[in-house]
Amino acid sequence: MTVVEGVARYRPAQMRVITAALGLFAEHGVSGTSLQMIANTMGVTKAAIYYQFKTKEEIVLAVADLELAGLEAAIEAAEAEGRTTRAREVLLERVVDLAIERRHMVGVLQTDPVMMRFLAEHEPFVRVTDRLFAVLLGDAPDAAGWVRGAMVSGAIAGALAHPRVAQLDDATLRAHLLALTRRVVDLPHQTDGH
Amino acid sequence: MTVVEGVARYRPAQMRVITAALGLFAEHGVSGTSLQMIANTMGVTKAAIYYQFKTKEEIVLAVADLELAGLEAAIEAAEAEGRTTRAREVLLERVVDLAIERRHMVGVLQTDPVMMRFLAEHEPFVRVTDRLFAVLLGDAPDAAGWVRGAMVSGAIAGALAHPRVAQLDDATLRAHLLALTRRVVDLPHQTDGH
DNA sequence: GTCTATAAATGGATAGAC
DNA sequence: GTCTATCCATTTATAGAC
Repeated sequence: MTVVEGVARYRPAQMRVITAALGLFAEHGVSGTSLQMIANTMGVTKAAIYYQFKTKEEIVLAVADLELAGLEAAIEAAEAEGRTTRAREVLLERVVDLAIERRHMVGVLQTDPVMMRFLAEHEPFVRVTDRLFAVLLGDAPDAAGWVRGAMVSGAIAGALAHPRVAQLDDATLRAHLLALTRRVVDLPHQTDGH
Repeated sequence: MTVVEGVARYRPAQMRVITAALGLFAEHGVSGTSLQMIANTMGVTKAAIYYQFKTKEEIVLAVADLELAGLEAAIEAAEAEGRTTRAREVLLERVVDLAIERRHMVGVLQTDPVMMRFLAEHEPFVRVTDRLFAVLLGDAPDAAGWVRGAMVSGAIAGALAHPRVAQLDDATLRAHLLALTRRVVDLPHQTDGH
């Protein structure tokens, strides 16, 4: 299930555009990426891209949609545990795993000004964030809660964006990331189940 | 003392460009900000800006330079305390204060892809980050140290970028930000001196 | 220091052939 | 689904008047 209602799946040709766009967005930002750059990366012309997406905005939407789909799955897995400490542990682990899986791409969602606008202005995206925070912090987060949540997501993105951290292997990074985010959200230290 | 060697100070007319650019960079990103937009904000023409800076890149450089000047001052204040726990407390407090002072602008440095490149590629900027991390984590940070440092800076930037956190007043935000970053860098809880 | 005017390139987007 | 060709707006940047 995707975030945007009515849009069930993307065609293969569209997926190729989305993949190319995601990589370029991560490197140059949304505004810094032209359709020409995407076309060159794919080895096609601009017009071929316009056959898949009517506007550049639609490409940005699709990229955000696909990126958040992973987050949604993590939230649903956590919600299946109810509103327990275990649910928060599951969520944190899956979010960290997701971030590591992506690594160099994670920044796109939370570091690009254009993406930030998208996530803030389109209701479906806001709902995902709210659900995530609800599991992590309880149903009606107070000021401290919002700061906590925002810091956790920022911390993960910030860590992965740092060049020195980029050199660490997945397992090491995962362990440190989990240990430190647990501190912020008040989860007890523990050796994880992997 | 500024970050870039040989560049001592900016002329008043240059400062007006830098101020206008900073605001627009924060809102639209560097790539999303054109010289025309800067000129409109200032109420002048593009040519007037080119009289102050030869290229757009020079404007980006100046903005980064000025933003990091504040960080440098914080680092120097902390270094005056030696490599003590007290030094790390001073640094964390001043960095948080600096972030809150800026609030909506903080993102520019750490969230914009173009800015990130600048900070990573220009040696003077890298040196500032390294000095900051050295005070916060010790002279030769290990893997865990780098993750810690990157998470702290990401957490601060992430928190300030979040719309729900943006509504909090300075004092509340400062308290939460300090309390949670202290957890990450292993500083004891304490009521601060303000 | 700021203006008008303009050059040269690139951006998003469309029409129509294959 | 992809191509060539084209339109129009906007971009960075410069020249030269005031």
